[in-house]
Amino acid sequence: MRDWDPAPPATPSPRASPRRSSHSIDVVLFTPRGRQLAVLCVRAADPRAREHWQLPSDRTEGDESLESAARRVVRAASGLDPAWIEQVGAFADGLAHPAGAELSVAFVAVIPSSADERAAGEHAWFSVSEPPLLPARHRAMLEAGVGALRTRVDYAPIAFHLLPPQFTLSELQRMYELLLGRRLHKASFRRALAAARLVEATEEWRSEGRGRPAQFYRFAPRTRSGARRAARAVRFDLL
Amino acid sequence: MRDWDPAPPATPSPRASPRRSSHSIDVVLFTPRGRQLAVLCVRAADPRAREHWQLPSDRTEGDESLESAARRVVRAASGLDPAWIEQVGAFADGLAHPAGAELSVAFVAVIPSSADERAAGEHAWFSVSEPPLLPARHRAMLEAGVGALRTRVDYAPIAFHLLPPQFTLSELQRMYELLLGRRLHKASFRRALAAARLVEATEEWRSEGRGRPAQFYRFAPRTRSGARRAARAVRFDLL
DNA sequence: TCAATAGTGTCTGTTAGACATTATGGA
DNA sequence: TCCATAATGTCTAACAGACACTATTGA
Repeated sequence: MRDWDPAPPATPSPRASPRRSSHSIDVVLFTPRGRQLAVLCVRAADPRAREHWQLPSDRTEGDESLESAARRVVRAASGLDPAWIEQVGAFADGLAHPAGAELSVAFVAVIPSSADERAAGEHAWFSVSEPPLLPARHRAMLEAGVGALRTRVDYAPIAFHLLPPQFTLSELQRMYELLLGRRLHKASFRRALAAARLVEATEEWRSEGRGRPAQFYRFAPRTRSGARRAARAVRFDLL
Repeated sequence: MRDWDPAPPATPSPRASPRRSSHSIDVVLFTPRGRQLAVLCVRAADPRAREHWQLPSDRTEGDESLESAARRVVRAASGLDPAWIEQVGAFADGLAHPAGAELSVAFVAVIPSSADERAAGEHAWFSVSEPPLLPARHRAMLEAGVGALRTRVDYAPIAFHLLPPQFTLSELQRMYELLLGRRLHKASFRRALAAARLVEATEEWRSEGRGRPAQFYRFAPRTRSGARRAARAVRFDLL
């Protein structure tokens, strides 16, 4: 990954009305693009650095919560509410931040892919495998954001919220593969999905395409009443 | 869990020399005590609230990193370097903080149990299952800290760093059980441990005790050259 | 008929937990 | 002798991945 540290961090522009905090809220915003994850970047304001990019960012205003601010950043940058959002952590440690914030709180969020990607002008989506030149602190956040997303996929219905209300099992599997960055075994995927009782079949079938039609499913998690989930065995996943 | 919100947050006392940040560094510090985890709390300064407690906390100084500051907080509160430490996240969101910090960065850390627990006076260890009256933000941190510790036990040698250089397998298992807060199956624990090649037997045996003597082991992880770790299957652990 | 995709059945190796058994010391 | 703890062997159920096979559409 290439890197870029802005020479003198710009002083935050003074604003008028509501009290603005001294820390920034930065969002690693992902969307599915093809078979890969794409991350949203905004062009650096500095005209000397037209090939330098940043993550969307702002400050909290008034007594707004951290997550509210992060949702606002997502809406401002993409026009959409996040399908899922979660805090990654606080970043400081001498890694330069473009807006000069002493400390930044990073969030990771996802939105479904949309035709209106606002990719014109100052916003652009980059493949996570080939990110653009970013400030040091944003590089760290991107890496942590991918990791946080992938560890959360098993515990939050992120893939389901990225799909339309009806989807085929192949579409669901492709979404999981895209989020996790690796291929999954078809039979195992469907076995585990059936055991988890998370989806139910609809009466509709996909009409298009040239293979066998696929049945549509919808996300309909069964609240497993009483059935205690078995505790997992210890793993020794050091090194 | 009981709660306590300090009525008017005390204004941070002005200090002289190094630049102090506007955010606090708070540490959820655990130690093994008996078969349970204990968390270190300090007595609230306010004399009206002698039964109110807080988590150890400070501000970063100069250009000190977040983790350096957290390690300093651990040393100041316990006299020991943490055996393991990791950031939990940023907390704000209107939950009152005792030192009036707008934003707090929480860390979770562990130290081995020691005779000198500094438990006299203003410091005390509390069982995690029966924590004292804490400010709202510290209650949230304690809950998140326990969760973060338990999810990290499988991926970092936390248990090993809490034990002396030589330990029996039963001691190791009891440490894992204490950290995870649940019982483990003995045969499965040893099978998985042997497969992970993390420990090696010494020639020494425990002399005390009234049962069969146990062999001592030491932490000696074999760097698994080449042996690619199998990717885990997807879990559908929602709800 | 062929290519492409959907969906399923069977087999096998691995693993986790239950259970039982042996081993070895102290009271 | 009895008890407590250590250590290990065997069995079974669950599971994950490999593989092959059937099913159904459009070109």
